[in-house]
Amino acid sequence: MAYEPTEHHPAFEEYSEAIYELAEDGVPVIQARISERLEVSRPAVSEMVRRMEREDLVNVKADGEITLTTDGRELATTIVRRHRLAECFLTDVLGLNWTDAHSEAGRWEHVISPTVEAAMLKALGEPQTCPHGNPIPGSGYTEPEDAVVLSKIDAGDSFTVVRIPEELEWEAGQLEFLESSGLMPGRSGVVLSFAPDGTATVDVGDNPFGVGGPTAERIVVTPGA
Amino acid sequence: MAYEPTEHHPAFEEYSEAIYELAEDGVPVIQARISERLEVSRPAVSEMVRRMEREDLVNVKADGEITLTTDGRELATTIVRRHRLAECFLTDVLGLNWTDAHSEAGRWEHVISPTVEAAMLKALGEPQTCPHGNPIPGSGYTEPEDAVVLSKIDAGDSFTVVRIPEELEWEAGQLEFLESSGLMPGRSGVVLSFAPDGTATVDVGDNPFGVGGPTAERIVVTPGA
DNA sequence: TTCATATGTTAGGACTACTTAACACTTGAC
DNA sequence: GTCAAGTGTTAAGTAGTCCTAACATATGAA
Repeated sequence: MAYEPTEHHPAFEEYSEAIYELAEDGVPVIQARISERLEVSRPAVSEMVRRMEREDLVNVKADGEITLTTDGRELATTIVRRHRLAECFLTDVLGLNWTDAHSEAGRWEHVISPTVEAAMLKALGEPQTCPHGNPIPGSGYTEPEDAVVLSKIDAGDSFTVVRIPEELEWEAGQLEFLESSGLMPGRSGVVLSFAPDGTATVDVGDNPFGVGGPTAERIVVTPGA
Repeated sequence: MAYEPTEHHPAFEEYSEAIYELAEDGVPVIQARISERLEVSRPAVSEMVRRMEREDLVNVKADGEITLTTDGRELATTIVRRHRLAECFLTDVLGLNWTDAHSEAGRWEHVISPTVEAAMLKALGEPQTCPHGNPIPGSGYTEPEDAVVLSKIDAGDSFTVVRIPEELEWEAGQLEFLESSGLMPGRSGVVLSFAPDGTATVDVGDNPFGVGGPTAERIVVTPGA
């Protein structure tokens, strides 16, 4: 019972998170990108950005780029941390698949308290990344220095998956495909070939399969097995 | 991310739950009681009841008594089930205390999906009651036939705690007091005496302590150790 | 240069869920 | 019988978050 309101409105949490993750994915943080990722209209974003600016959660540069303030970043990292921790928890403790865990975590991130967060962290043995390899803010994780995107690996060379960026988690069916294909953090494989359109054919143990160009440009790997 | 709206508005979930629990506690289900339990104004309840009636979730009798329709009861039992399951999970798996678990569960109940519900049920070994002894709807639990309220036990007789009704969980400090006193489901004790104002003095193992009249009239026990 | 595309804003509106103020009705105590 | 207490409703207003339609501006391609 007792619908306890969060300190910051749920929408502020959602927008802060989107801003944080767009930046993390290397996507220019402008209203149009937020509008796409959150699937809301541009006027809605325009209004929310104005309100978040008033609440000192974001700054808008002259060229329209949106950056998080100290307060905004704190909110964003809290939500992202809870999201990724929840994903770990849902897959490791409750046995959910990637797809379900991702969509569940999108709601859990707004209801997890500091107490539960601490308990989950302990229960999971302080994980440093979510199941898709994305860093849990505050865990002290640093990405391998030689990390590159899959499309940068030469045909014939082997690679080890580092992470599936948040941007891809958002695409319908993508997580399901990657999980069932076995293209998950820690797994190694070989790039067999590249098609002219950028599609990579990779082998991670079972049958070789194709990974579309845009996807291959986003999946982060390290060279070598 | 992806703020997925629930099938029924959160407020409908909250009100259905309140109606279900008021009835469970034997409190007359009228707007004034809902207003008190949810801590919202009477006009707010008036409006929500009208909307829920329109959506065929509740019926209002001529004397003002509110009853759940089939749809309403389904919604209510789903939320209550998730709430109590979450309480089990939070105490048993994450080690939270009663008080924290109760308030957390008040938010969790709105974000738990059928998939997670099933996973939790399995992980917990299909519990039949929440940590406070209240039945998890659908678990097939039936209260012992000789269950009575604590105030009905004669001074000098022993008793075993069956459950702490939802009504008491709502009172500030009550859960903390009961948990730290050891007055929890399954525990046995003896009623040492009753004061004229109904206050019971009980002993459940450690130091004897007093339980206020209104509280003693609500805690459900069975006679005997 | 002109036009299409991308981007952001304004205006107006909708819906949910709440508030307070004011009023009407019922009922039991005296 | 009257009055207070309890209960429910109406009215008006607010805050949060979204929408569409329409418009303004920038930018890059033909």
